[in-house]
Amino acid sequence: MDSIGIGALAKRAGVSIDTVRYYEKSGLLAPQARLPSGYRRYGDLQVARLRFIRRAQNLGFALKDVRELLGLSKQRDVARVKRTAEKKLAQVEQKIAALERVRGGLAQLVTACPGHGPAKECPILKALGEEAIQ
Amino acid sequence: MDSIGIGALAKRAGVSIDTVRYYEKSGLLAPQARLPSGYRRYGDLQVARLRFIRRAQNLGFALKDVRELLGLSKQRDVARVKRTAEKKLAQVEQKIAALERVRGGLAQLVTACPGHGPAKECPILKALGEEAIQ
DNA sequence: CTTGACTCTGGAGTACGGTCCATACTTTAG
DNA sequence: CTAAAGTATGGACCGTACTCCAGAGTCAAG
Repeated sequence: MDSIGIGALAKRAGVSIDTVRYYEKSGLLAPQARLPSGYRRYGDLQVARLRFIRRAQNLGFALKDVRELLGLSKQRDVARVKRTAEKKLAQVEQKIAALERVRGGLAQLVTACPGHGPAKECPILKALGEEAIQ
Repeated sequence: MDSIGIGALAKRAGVSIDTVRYYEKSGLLAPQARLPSGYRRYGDLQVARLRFIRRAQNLGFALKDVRELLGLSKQRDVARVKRTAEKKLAQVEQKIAALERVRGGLAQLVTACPGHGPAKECPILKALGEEAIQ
């Protein structure tokens, strides 16, 4: 058999066993099969899927977003798949734009701050304390 | 008296009264004083501090980071304030870079997908079925 | 067969950042 | 003075994403 148990799966994806079970409960990752004893068995597809989940999460997708992304592969309607992907792309772009604004504010402050001297001259504290960022 | 109540404070900072009390409980914002009745009174300093908290939060600082920043500003430790901001900036930049990779992958898929035809020829489904999305 | 490692289930607990509620008291406008 | 608006407290509850636990059953090696 080329199937593995929950412990091995967890190890291969770098998550905890509890997390795997939590994902299953959340409808993200079902085992390939169960032994008569109830033990979960997983195959390569599940390993890939679990890694996909983790990567998406690391990129800032909430689990419900991940569920949606994964749902794409189940849809037969190609047009709808494309629309969903486009929506997700738009969301990603929005997220990038928001983070770029944040970066701009932070970068400005960091370059303006000498890193020493009296606090009243620190532009970071000034900006936060008064009204500058944006 | 140039002091205001919790409702006015909340309004001036654009948060809810509950949030103000939550921040107080979290050690972020104490009232200037209390009336004999127990009513909280706030001054300009508290308004500024509350706005500081909100702006820092908008820049991606968690409340515990904000607590740290406020502590640093009290200590007038400008060097550490700058380092904290730099660390946060680096985190933001990493996140942007990762999202840009995702955007690239998604954009490629969206433009390659005809939006019709058999599911097995949809590059989006292909990519998800395998493991292309970075 | 025994032992130790592994896994099962259901449920509780955690951390974050609030939000809402009941009940009671205070302040303010008219 | 009265009524409406504001505020107090303590505690429950929310969603997200886990994390831990008890008690019981299962599997794999020697």
